[in-house]
Amino acid sequence: MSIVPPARMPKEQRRTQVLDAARAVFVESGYYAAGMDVIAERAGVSKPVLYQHFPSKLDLYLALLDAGLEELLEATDAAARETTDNKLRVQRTMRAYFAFVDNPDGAYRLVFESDLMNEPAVSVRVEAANHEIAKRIAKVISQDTGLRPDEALLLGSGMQGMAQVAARRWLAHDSVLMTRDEAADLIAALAWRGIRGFPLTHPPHEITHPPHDIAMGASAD
Amino acid sequence: MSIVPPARMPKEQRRTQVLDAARAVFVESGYYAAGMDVIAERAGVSKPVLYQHFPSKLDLYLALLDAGLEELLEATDAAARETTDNKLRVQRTMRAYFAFVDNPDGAYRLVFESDLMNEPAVSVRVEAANHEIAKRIAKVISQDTGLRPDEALLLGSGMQGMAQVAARRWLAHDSVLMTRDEAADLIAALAWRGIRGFPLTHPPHEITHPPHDIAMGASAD
DNA sequence: GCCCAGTGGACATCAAGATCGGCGTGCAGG
DNA sequence: CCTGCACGCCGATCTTGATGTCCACTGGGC
Repeated sequence: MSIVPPARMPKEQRRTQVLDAARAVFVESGYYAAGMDVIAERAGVSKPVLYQHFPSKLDLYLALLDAGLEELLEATDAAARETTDNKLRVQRTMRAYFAFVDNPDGAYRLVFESDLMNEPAVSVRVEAANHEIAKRIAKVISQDTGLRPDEALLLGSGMQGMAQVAARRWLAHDSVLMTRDEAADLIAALAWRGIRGFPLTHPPHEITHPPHDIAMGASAD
Repeated sequence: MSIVPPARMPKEQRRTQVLDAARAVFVESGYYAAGMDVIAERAGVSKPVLYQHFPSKLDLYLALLDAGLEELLEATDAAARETTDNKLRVQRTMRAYFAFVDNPDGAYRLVFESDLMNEPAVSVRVEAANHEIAKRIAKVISQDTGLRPDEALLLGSGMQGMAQVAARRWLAHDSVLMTRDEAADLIAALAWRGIRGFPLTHPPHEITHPPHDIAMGASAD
């Protein structure tokens, strides 16, 4: 009577409960330092039930990672679809990054700070997502500058890195100094100013490169 | 005579040999997947000697990490001291990042892709270094724009992130399409254009913030 | 010729992921 | 209403793999 009876629960609900607990622990400790014991305890279940829902620790982690990546991709995609004004697109994308990092569940840590990047299953997912976003930014850059696709992609990758790092810094250090949107807009302004002024000055010294008929290497999905 | 007699070796040389082997293994596999057995074998010594030079795996890793961070800090510092022209400073700093990543020993992986960020000893070192570099960039930004220190620091952090990610992308994907300096200069141009145009457009909407007499939070060293 | 220092192969220790026998619960049938 | 059954959960356990240490050997110096 005192000990609450194990709380029989519909399978889906139990699963999300496990996922939430696992995310909390992974976010807090990283993959390796997280113990299945701890996850089980936090979820309020016993270890065997974890393995009833997920065949291994890695599978559990991947489920969370996929959810996080999906969330980020969806958010940035929405930001780009909201408008056709490239300046606004950049701004909205930056805001999406900051919002993603600001999500209290901390899922961004699985995406941006995973300690499991050596596991191919993880690195391919993350890199594919980053590449996808870089491609979208590169498209904007291509539209607004005369740069070649590979150059645009490199810049897009850089901007995506800037967004990641700046957002995390803001969350960790500056969230008391400026609002999320202020910070995001600041970065977006930097980014946009960088892109806008490009065609005029873009050969800093000489750029000597034959057209090079390469196919960009990765045509992922 | 056949088996090379254990090769008595001066302590320093033996130590660097161990460090080189350890770096190779850590770079290849990350911290967790790396085994002390493997490191010993690669170094051509036996496990006890590892522990004669480094009391634990973590200490060994930290020694390598410190060396890598030192190298990066030194390179970027040199880049900034080379000139007083801020535009050149940005360019040289970017080149330093790309050169650092391009170093064939792969030490950048310990700095930018460590799977041990959850270990405080690691994270404080890396974050301190990143902060130091961001501060330097922020100083340049402050000189060239009217931004507040915290804003400049956020931008500096973003640029530093951009440098990291772009450099790694170049190494992994684009190093056959453009030279290191071309890629670095491209990123530097983006960065500089972003900074240059700033004071004119920097309030994208309204920026409402009381002066706030905060002390920037981290006055590291 | 003997002693000593440093090396290497083998071993203990331990933590963490992944699994087996009891148990309590709810239900169906008599 | 009572009783037997089936089901899903929990405590305790096993295994594995990696870190960090011990004993025998070899080879040189006095």
